[in-house]
Amino acid sequence: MSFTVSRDHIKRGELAKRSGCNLETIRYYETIDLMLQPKRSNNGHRLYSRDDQSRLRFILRSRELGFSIAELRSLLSLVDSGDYSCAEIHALTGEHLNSVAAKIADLQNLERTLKAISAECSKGDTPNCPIIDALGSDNPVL
Amino acid sequence: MSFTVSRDHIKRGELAKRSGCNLETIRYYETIDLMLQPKRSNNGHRLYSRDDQSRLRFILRSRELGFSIAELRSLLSLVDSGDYSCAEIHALTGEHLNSVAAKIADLQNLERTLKAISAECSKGDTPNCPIIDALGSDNPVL
DNA sequence: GTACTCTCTGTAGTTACTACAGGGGCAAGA
DNA sequence: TCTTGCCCCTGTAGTAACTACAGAGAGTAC
Repeated sequence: MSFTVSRDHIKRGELAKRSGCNLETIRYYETIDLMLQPKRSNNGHRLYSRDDQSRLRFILRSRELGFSIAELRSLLSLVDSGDYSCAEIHALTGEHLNSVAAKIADLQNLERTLKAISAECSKGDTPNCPIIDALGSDNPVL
Repeated sequence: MSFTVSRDHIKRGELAKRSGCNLETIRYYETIDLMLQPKRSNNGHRLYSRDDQSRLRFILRSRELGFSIAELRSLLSLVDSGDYSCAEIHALTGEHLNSVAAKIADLQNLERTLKAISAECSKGDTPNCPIIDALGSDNPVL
C-alpha cells in the first residue's frame, strides 16, 4: 500500500523483535500511558514511528537500570514537557541510586546472616539441624 | 469459659500482635497452606496453639531471610515430614545464598552503570542532559 | 479453499501480601 | 434494653510489572 508508512512505521511484532521487548509488554506500556497511542493502519493495527521506537528504547533502558514505572513516569513527564534541567534529572537519578545502594546493603546483611547460620551446620545425616533451630528461634542475631 | 484453652491458645489478633505479623497475612499463610488449620472456638474463631505460634515464627524468620514462599514450602515439608537430614537443609540454604549473591551482583552492576551515567552530568540548568542521552541510547555500555 | 501468520481485544494469572466490605457475636455503659 | 465498640468471620479486590491466553478478524501462500 503506502510505501512511506511501511518504511518509517513498523507494527507491534516488528517493534517487539527489534527492541527485544515482549509483545504484550508494549501494549501494557500503552495502557499505563508510558507509550503514547501510536498511529493505526486502516485495519486497526498499531503503526510505530521512529519516535515511538526511541521512546520504547528509553523505557526499556531505564527499566534495565532499575527505575520503577513511577520513577520512569517522572523522568518521561520531565522530558515530555521539554522543560527540564539537567539538575532535575540528576536529582532523580541520585534518588534512584540511593535506593539501589540501600537494597544492596539489605541483601548483604541477609547474606551475612545466612552464611553465619549455614556455617553452624555439620551437613550431617542427623535430623537435628542448627539451621532449622535458628529459623525457629526468636533470636534475631542468628 | 474453658481456662486451659484460653491459657494455651490465642486468637488471631493476639497472634498478630505477639508476632508482629499483619493480621491478614496470618490468614493468607493459612490459605496457601503454610500455616496449618488451627482449632476453632465454638463461634468459629481461630485458636492458635503454641506449636502454631512456633510455626509462624519459623515462617516469618525465613521470609526475613529472603526465602521465597516456594523455598519455604520445601523447607517446611522437610521439617513436617520429620524425615530430613541436616545436609538437605544445608543444600536448600546454599541455593538460597547463591540467589542472594546473584541479586547483589546484579544490583552492583546496575549501581556502577548509574554512577557512570550520573558522573557525566554537569547538573546545570541546560535542558541538554547526558543522562537522558544515555538512557535513550542503544549503547549498553553507558 | 483453507492453512498459516499476524494482529486485535479483553481478561486472568503471577508473587506476597494488604485492605476493604458486609456481617456476627460479645461485653460494658446509658 | 438498647446501643456502642471491639474483635472476629468470610470473600473479594487491589498492589507492581508484567505475561499469557482465548476468541476473533484480516491478509497471504499454496
